[in-house]
Amino acid sequence: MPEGPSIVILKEEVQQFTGKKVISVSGNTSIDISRLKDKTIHDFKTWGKHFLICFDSFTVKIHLLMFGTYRINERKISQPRLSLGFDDGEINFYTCSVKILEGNINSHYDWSVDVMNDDWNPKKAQISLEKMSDKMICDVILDQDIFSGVGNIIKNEVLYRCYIHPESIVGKIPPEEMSQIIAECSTYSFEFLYWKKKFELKKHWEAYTKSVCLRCNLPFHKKQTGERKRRSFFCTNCQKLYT
DNA sequence: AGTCATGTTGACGA
DNA sequence: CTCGTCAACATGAC
Repeated sequence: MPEGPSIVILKEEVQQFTGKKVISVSGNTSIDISRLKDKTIHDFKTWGKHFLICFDSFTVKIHLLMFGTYRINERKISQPRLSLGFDDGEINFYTCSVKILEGNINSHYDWSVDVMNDDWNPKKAQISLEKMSDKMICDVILDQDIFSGVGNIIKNEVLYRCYIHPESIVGKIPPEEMSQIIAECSTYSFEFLYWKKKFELKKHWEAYTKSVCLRCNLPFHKKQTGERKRRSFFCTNCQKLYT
């Protein structure tokens, strides 16, 4: 379900509850959520794949992981992990991770590493990558402390667009191409957002789950790559391997 | 019908 | 203590 852009969509969908008071709380999460009752939500934020419900002195962090879902003003049959009721609606989260972050939310997150944040700082990503020069690009691109919000779909699409083999070693990729990869992580995320809103995301995949290269028509390679062993789809003819 | 995956954390052993 | 590996979570697409 979620890479960064999907969480941005979630944030947009709950805007009707900004400034609203939580009048009922329930759910099968193990953490103490009773403290949310009668509190007012002053903001919804996202940091990569984290969805943040901000109250005055603490924040509820929701992570949908692989299978998490939510419903707004609707319910599924299964029990919600967290359900927030308002005087004119409700939000229900299922099979997700729920945690509380105390104090000011800004003390918990560096917004400049989130590829969809207004404060996204590509220069900072470049500096972080210089310290990881012996890693494979397919691993570092999924590092949430560098490219918060980027997931395995975005990884595959960005590397295909940039003509870079996923097993390329970061330190061996020319700076110009490295900059392009960094920029594309943010650019592609916004295109992902645009297409997902139109329910036509899959139609625009050029690498993820593909079996043939649309550029040269040769068969794609599918392989679990890097330390993370996540699926990579790539064309060894069009994507350059730097080792 | 069985397999597999858009993700992350924490436990455990070496 | 650190590193590496793996289980756990649990839904739905194909």
